[in-house]
Amino acid sequence: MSEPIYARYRSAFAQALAKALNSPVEEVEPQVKPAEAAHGDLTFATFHLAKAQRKAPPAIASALASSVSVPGLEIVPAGPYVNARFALTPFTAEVIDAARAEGRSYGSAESGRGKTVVIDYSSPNIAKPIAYHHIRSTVIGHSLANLYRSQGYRVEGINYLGDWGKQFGLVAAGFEEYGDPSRKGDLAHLVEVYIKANDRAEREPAFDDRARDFFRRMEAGEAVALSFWREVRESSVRELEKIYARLGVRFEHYQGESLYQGKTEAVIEEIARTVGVKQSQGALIVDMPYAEGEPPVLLKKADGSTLYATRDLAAAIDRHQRFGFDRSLYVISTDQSLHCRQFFGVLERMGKEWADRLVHVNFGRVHGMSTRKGKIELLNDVLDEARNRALEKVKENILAGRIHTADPEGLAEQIGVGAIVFGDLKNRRITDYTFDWEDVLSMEGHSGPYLQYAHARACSILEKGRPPAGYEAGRLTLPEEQALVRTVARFPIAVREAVEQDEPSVVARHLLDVAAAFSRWYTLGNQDRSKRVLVEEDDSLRGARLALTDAVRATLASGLSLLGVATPEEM
RNA sequence: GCGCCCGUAGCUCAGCCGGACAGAGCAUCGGCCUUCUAAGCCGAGGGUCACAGGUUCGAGUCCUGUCGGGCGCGCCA
Repeated sequence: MSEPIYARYRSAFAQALAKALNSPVEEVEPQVKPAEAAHGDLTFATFHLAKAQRKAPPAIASALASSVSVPGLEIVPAGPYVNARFALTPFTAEVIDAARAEGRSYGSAESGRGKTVVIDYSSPNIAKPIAYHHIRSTVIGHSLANLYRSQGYRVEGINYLGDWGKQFGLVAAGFEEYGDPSRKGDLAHLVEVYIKANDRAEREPAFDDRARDFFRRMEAGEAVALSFWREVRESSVRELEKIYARLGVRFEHYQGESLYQGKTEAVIEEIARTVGVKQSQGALIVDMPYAEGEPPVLLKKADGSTLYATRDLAAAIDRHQRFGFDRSLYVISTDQSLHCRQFFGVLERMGKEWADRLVHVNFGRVHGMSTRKGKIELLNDVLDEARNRALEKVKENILAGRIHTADPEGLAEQIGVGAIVFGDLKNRRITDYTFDWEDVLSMEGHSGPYLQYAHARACSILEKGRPPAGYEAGRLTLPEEQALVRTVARFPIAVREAVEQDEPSVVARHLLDVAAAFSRWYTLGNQDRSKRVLVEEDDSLRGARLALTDAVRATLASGLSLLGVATPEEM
């Protein structure tokens, strides 16, 4: 909750340097950087001072090092650098105590206290299946919601369902041709129908017109059309909720595009008043482009029905009125960058001073999937396969007597889903990837199960020995122990960066470092019993190691929770 | 054609606001179950950081151009 230990030392070092240099700390602080492990923990390069001081960098560094002193830091010059290393004490105890005190919320902060963030995520088009690639917006948005919440923000997560638009016309027209009336509530069947209808509409303009007309009738409020829409929407939402339950995702709001039917007229009128609108080729467009050389924003089709840009504008205005957000995130695929720039731009031209609080949190595409062509993997199927694979290993471990769970299926679900979720979050958002079964189901190396396993091992050790009330952190002198303490210390920094960049992968990557450092450490005990956590005949050492193990458990549990990955205690 | 994004080991990707020798996982090869659970650990090989200029004391990182790839560019969302 307080400032991260790591950041505290960094800023103390920066202040001492600033004082010695007689420069403002704001200038020095950005120059203090994390050092490579071999050189220490923090480093300050002196090259840029050489010209002003008319001295060689190494001379500056060594003079500086001898005039700077910070309690808890060992400061030494190394060529042109001034390096600082955290002393064994009190640093080790400070880090371990902080992690243990905060437990599963280690890394939380107050920077968002009193602020509100709206996060639009998942937001699938319904009447289409929830396919594997919908995982991206869903898990990225979910993790961002957790991350912002951890920094004290009030989070309003919105599932902005694509529940209004021509796709319903396609399903309706398709249903008349290919549908089985007894399966109107069967989403899988509707998907087949959608794919056929879409294919036909591309080849046959008359069929496309039928779809378009059906949507026009929906907007006109025709009872028959709306009743079909309602039925499809409800069965879709039911299916979606099963998936969300598996992923542990809960939205503050389900507010789809349909909510804004009937509210678009007022928005169009406001645009007309502030920016201006005009007819173009029968359609209604924003008069002034939102930017030079870019295409216009369409508000209404020639037949008078609305487009999603219109509804997005209405939704943005509505959200601002209701939540008064400080930030409003749109977790949407990068292929909609233009659309986002456009409707953000229109809001700005309308004079909405809050338009610059809207952020397109874009992410790369999953290749090898197209709903239109029917080449898709359903998310449910992928999760099932992951669970099944995990279950084999769970059964194996039960048979070998390594674990004793009463609920193998539930455990396998946690592991399988964790693999899929983490597999998506470990890469930077913007990265594209091609769907590959082996890849998404991977449970070794840099994977969710790898992290869960490290966490489970920590739990298992702590089951066999409880950390004592007091312990001597100074006993943790192994290089592997010190390396581990440092990764634990940096965790809160990673959380903060993840929020600053709207990038959950920063936390994901850092957790891999924590788990790797922990695995390396506890594996030492395989060969050398004196390096076990539960070392015999040295209560003081064992106590310190247990405390460190507990800090690691807290770090992994916190990080995995922030990512939306389960933290089983054995596996 | 115009706009946005990307181009780092065989494959998938990290690389912070430019700074000390370019890292990890997978795959390959070789070790470690007399293990606090081997979903683990250790070691080896493997890279002109697409290419060419520029800025800088210093560029994988910033700027320009070229090439290659992805996406987008009016009545789908």
